[in-house]
Amino acid sequence: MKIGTFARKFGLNISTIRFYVNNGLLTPCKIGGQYEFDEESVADMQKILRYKQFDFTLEEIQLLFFMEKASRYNDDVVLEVCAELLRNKKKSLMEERDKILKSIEDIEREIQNLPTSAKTESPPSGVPFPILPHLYCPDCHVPLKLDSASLSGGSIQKGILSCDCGYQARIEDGIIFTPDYVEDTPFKAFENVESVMAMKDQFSPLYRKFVAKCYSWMYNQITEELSGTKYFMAGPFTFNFLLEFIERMGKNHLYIVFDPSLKRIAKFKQYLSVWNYNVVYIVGGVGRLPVQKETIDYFIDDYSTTNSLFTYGGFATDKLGPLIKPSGEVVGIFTAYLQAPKSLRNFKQNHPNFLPEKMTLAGLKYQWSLEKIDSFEKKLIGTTTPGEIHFPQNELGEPIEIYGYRAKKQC
Amino acid sequence: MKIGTFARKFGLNISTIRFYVNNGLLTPCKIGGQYEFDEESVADMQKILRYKQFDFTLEEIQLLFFMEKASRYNDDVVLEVCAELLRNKKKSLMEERDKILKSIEDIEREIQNLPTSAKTESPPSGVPFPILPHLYCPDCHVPLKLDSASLSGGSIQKGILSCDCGYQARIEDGIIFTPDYVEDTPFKAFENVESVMAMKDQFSPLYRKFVAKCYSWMYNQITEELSGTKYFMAGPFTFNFLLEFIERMGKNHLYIVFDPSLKRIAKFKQYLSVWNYNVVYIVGGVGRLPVQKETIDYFIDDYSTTNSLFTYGGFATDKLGPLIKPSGEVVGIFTAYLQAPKSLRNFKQNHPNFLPEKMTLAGLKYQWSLEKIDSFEKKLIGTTTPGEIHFPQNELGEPIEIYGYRAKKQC
DNA sequence: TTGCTCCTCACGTCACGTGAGGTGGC
DNA sequence: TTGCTCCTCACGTCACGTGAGGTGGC
Repeated sequence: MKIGTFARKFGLNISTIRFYVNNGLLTPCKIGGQYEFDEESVADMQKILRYKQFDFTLEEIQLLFFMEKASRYNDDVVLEVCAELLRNKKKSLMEERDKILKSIEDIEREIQNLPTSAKTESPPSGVPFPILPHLYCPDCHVPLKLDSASLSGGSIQKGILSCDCGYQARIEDGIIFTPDYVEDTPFKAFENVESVMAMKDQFSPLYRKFVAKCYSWMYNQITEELSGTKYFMAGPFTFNFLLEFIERMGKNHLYIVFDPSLKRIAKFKQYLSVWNYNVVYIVGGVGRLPVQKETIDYFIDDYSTTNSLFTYGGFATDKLGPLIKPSGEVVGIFTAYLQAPKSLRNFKQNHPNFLPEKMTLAGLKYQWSLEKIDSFEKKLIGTTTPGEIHFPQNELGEPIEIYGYRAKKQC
Repeated sequence: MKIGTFARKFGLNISTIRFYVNNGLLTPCKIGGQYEFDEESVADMQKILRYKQFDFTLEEIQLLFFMEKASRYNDDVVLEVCAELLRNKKKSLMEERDKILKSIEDIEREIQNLPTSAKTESPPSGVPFPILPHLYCPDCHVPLKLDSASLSGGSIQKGILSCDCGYQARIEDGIIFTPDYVEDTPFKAFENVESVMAMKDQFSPLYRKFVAKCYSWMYNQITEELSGTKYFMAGPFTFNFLLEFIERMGKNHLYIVFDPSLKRIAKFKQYLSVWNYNVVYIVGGVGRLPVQKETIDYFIDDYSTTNSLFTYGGFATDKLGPLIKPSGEVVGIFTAYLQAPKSLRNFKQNHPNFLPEKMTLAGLKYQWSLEKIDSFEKKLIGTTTPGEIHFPQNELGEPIEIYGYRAKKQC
């Protein structure tokens, strides 16, 4: 019978059969350039499957075959070697069994110990006091006044922030609501975009690996010279870096996070609420953030540039730059599509405002430099393989480079 | 702590730790170009080991870490995904357990069913009749006379073969003893050289694979045009090809095997004795085989050339050629040391008569052509990798080519 | 003619291990 | 100064799976 029939007979892939032939485990004859499998091959295949079931490697199976066929067990030396092989394999199977039995016990306990449902009632964390002197009118650049405030647990739960010009923001459930906030996220690239689960379905393992490596690089860039109390800012869209690393950065810093969407800010607050870090949650657009100029020590561009470019056709360096202190820094992640022009164009279908030509690291460097944020450094974290698709828009065969970058504001 | 200390703490290889770091499972910081592992890394490593025990892939562990660190289980979506992952893993662990339990049962039965010792008393197979008219004096080239013969089971067990010139050979236990036989093998490259086990200790897996592939190729060359009753000859030194393939070649052929050493011929007879093929066993040197000229249809050079070159500094094409019929063929295996000059020279230490310059396929082709055996074809079966050592004499870094070859005697 | 199967060869996968070639601290 | 540890980068392992590019029979 031919290779296809033979493979189907055993429910195996043709390439598996071919592999066994190439390694001398099966010895079909060749008729007209095609393999022909006979009853002997069937018997050999059955033996292979039995030995594989015993966890023999193909190399060991080949040795067994050789001894069996050449000596027909008619030699005490050969018999002893075979018996020894089988006894050893039995021993390791039994060890494997014991390990698995223990693992099953352990995993059962692990399942039992999982919380049955999230503790959604978060402790009442509010706007921490130290940010108060830095809450400024985005138009007049003067401090905002706070009225009708409720305080609990050492922070502000509720209140009205206002300026004489008429600008008004309110604090509710410890979140600052600016006038231009929205309920839901405008950028629906993923389902479940508010949960960290967005990563699971959409990002490929390789891409996740690169992101993890980049985060690690970013963390090292930041902590190189970290001392005292610093002001961190992150947003919009993604806060995974902070979620993963805030515990190691410590509680004495102040973290300001913002996003246009209430849903996402609320989810982020929920995640972080287990501990009480000094976090200022602002829901609103990047254009009119009520934050004083030259407040921020570190702006963390956790994929924000990339997402903003896709959604708005640009990144608000002109709005964010002024908020950064002299000597303050920007640290971020950037996906370069220089070698992936088709993928870039595909994004236009979902994001009509998107301008592919702006999607370059050089462009971002230039934008930051307009805000006197330069000494630009980049580090190539990795390049996705051409078969990789981490967004549905990505074109097959186009590799995408993942960069870490940092830049510093002039003194 | 540094990477070495960290690895030793968990009994792991440094490269494993580095692998986890590169894949974002561990996130040590970097101080002066060196990784620094803290308590968090220790905790992460413990989690990795626990998840690995549950048979999670590193990719799944990375996902679990990500979800755990980013959400702190404070999200029902995340919790459900984690629980699902654990439940699925438990299920596959239980399936694995069942498979192993069954395998242990099966392997126990397999061990029980192994013959406890080889059935050394072989059925009394003797010299088959059809060879009688072809047993000739090697000096005078006339038929030998048979006297004092004992016959049983349709073949000759015992007798005296003689020529008027004084040449004499005897048949005992179904083996033809020529005057120049020796008790033991002169070529002690391996321990256990009489058993097929010689392969086990000395040949590397890759080399065994190539030999198996070459045998398969040789078998296909032979069976391409096999019909009627043919005379096969093989020897000296190695008969593994016949041991493996004789069952498939069939019982209607006649097989003549020879070797200088009684030990090896007796062992070979023992292996084959389970069935009764028409095999003529001759113990004696290749120089004066009592076989009529132009008798052999196929001479199988199963490593005989290579071994003879090492042992005697040459191969007896001039003695074997005449025994082959017009249109008869030679099919064989040859290891080419063209790219391995140092290895070749090393063989001189054990084999002082060895002439490295003769060890070429071109040389063999030329030798056969002197006997009018040409239409030489060769097939490269494979090349050992430079790290491969299948003989202790082989030099590290030198690749050795394994060829199948065939040639045909002119009509 | 078309569709199907077949062929070889190269390369990817997974969780590391090994080895080359080189740097930096005690 | 020496020995030790550390670094990066490339390549090997095992049992296949996948895909390119091409041939051959029904």
